[in-house]
Amino acid sequence: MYNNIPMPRKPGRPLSFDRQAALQQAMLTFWQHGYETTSISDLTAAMGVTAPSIYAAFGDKRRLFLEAMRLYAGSPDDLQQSLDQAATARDAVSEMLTLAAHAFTGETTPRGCLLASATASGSTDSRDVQKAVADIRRDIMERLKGRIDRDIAIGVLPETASATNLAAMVVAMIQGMSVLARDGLERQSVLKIASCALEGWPVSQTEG
Amino acid sequence: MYNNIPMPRKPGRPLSFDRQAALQQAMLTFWQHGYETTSISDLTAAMGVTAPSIYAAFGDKRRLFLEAMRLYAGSPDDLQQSLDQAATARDAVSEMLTLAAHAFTGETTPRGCLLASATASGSTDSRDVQKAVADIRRDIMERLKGRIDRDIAIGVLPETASATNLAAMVVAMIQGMSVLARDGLERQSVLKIASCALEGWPVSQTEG
DNA sequence: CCTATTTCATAACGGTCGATATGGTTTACC
DNA sequence: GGTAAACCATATCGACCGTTATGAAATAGG
Repeated sequence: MYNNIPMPRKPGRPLSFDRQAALQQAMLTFWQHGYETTSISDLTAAMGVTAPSIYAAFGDKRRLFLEAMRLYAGSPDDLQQSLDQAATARDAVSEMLTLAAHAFTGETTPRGCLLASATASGSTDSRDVQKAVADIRRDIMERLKGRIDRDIAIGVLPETASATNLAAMVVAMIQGMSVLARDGLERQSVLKIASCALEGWPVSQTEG
Repeated sequence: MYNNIPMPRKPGRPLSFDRQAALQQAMLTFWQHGYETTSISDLTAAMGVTAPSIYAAFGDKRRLFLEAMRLYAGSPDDLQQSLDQAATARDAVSEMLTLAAHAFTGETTPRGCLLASATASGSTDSRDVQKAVADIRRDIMERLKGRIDRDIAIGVLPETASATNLAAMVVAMIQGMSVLARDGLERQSVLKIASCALEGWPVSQTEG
């Protein structure tokens, strides 16, 4: 996902700011205020970089957001690995929900989920950005579905279980937790929502 | 909630547009594009009313949104009545989830939930609007909690059940369904999410 | 008809939006 | 040192933002 190979120093004046650190600040700003409701002026203030430098380094606001979103979402491979390493799909989901509850109520980060907040609303001409965010959710949902399907296949989950529905439910739950976290719900309450949601997780009859 | 007493016609030029119909259109526009990401220009186009008339009739953008939001959310009394008339809290929740799933995937209305979309993101100076939306959610959550508590009190739900957690879970679920509905998930899938979420609903031991 | 009152359409306000042109400054390479 | 390349800060672009001043048009009461 990342390209850490140090480029042979190009000619010309070197970059006067840490590109990755600036991107991190941009990510936090979008996380806080959303895509369209974050202005370039907001970004220059948060990143400590003037507007022309932002445009030179990241292209435009849209591409800066997409890059910040990818930084926020993390590598899809990492998610896949986490799903694969979990003992059961239920464990994987439990970990996801717990992680989300913590991330959405962090003391040093904005409340809620960047994916849930940033493009929940938006004008017509930001549809491609909304679609990019939706694509992240779809990817998460499909990998989750795959993990659940595996458990169904080996009998850990009953055949009556629907991987598609369960995966969609989990993603919806996470995005819903983001809303309440933004409303100010404390971490413990959000965690309880997560465990509440897991109560309905299907159990194989051989175990129940 | 509404004041249908016909006012004795005031002097001066009469209003040339249907205030309620214009408000309805404003509501749909905010529903589609969100609060800050809907411009006055968007509203004049949708409502068929010029800007000065909007300001004369509704105050400003903020107050127009709040009024549109109240129109969207409906009367709190109606919700309370619906909760009271349901045979059980589970029935009430099931109805709420089903209603939401339908509302979020309507053919003639924007996708998702106005409350979930309109202020999910926003700049700092729209915090009072965000709070107004959060207050609606909190009101729904508390009435829901009250209904669940009643079922716990009369033994329909086990004493181990937490009305607070269940109510929060339901609201989170609804807001999460909004996100996936916005992403384009079809109605049937959103309905399945709703029924999935109900699977975990607690059952009194005397029944189970 | 006349006046008071309210709404109407047009045009414009200052401010901010996303994005850039300009020209000086710092580096690498020869 | 000279040249080319990249980045910097300043100033500014046209477009749109939410909002309102202005004056004509429409109605009610006298």
